[in-house]
Amino acid sequence: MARRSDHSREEIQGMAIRAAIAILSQEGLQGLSTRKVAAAIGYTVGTLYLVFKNLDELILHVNAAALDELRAVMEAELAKAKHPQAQLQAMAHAYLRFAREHFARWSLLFSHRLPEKVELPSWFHNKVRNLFALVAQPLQQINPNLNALEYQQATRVLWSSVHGVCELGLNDKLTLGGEIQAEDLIDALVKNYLKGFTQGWG
Amino acid sequence: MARRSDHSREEIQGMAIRAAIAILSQEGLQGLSTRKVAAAIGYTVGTLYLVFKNLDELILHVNAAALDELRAVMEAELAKAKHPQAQLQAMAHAYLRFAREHFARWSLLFSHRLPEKVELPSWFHNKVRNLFALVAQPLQQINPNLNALEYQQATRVLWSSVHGVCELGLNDKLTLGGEIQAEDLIDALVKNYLKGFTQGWG
DNA sequence: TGCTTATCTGAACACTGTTCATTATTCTTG
DNA sequence: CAAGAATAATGAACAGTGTTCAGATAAGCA
Repeated sequence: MARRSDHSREEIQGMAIRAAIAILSQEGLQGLSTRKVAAAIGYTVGTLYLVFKNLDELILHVNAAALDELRAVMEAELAKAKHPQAQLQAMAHAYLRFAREHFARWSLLFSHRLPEKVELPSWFHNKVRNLFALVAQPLQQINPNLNALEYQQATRVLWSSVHGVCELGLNDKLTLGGEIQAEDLIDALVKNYLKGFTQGWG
Repeated sequence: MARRSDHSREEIQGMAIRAAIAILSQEGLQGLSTRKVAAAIGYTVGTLYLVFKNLDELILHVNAAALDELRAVMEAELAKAKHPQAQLQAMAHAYLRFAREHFARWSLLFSHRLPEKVELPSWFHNKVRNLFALVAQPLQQINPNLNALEYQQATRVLWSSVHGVCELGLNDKLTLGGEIQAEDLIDALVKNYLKGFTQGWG
């Protein structure tokens, strides 16, 4: 039995989150369970419930970590590319790459739903907003004559589209022949979107 | 105990599928279980496994039914509207409406993944292909100078985008303020997509 | 009628998330 | 230093899950 105060509440939380991520990476969505996470960090289930309200809350933090990584990856692409069009292309491909490489974690980000009438905490929404902000930046450069609401709309449309292609593509729901790959669709999507966007919006 | 041959294998399958749909509609994704489906049709779990290989196979048929309904709804919109642009708008909105009204069933269509190395049957892929075919039709009218591969690509990009907006919008992952609604995003998406598409593709 | 065959059952197994009375350990106070 | 209070961790228990399969039951046939 792990000794009392060997780890603080926060340390155990961090350990559990990292263990859950490892399990997801190795065994996929179905492999994740409270007992496995507990065993992986050398505690029992009971302790997990001392530190998280329930599994949903643990998953929320696992998802938060994914959002943070996603943001780091996309921020790097934003910094690397020079023209706004290239930046958006690079970020979209980075998104697809992340979804591919961390498929279970990326899936969990969207397949996980809180029970009805339990709202996502605002700090989580903020992380999502920060991601969208990265996309809004180049859009603003390309077409500087819109108002805040229009940028918000344009950003969400573009990124939902990118997300949709990743989702259906990686989940084998596109009935793609061998000829077309998700990467090509992302490329075509961003190109076509910007063709329309450049000429105005709304 | 239900008498032998009261229902044929096919009848029991149909009953189970309808029962599962009813449970999904009333109790959501989490409410679905083999025992509940069995009880709802007056049989026990064992019988369900005589008629379906496992729960995955039952869900596959539930999803097939959803695809059929989706197709009927979109086909109706295609017939109603006159211009290809209006047809695509109407179908996109019908898709969002279906997702809203049958949220659990629509979610299951995408959240359900077969175990690794188990492929979706070809009859299922055909149903998906038929859906995409409905979208390809107006695209072909708008821009008749593309080859088959380009239509396939354009169709999948457009509908994945529509799907992505529905997915993120209905799952509360867009951090939308009260001002913007998913319907507005769908509208803007299709409009902007077609603006680019009209001028060529690829 | 008795026998075979197809149908259906439901207990059992190994798992899941979650709770909470017990126990083990540390800290504080006399 | 010893005794008591407070905290930390456990793990058995509960109700649920998907899945299997020996055995019970009913129908068809000789």
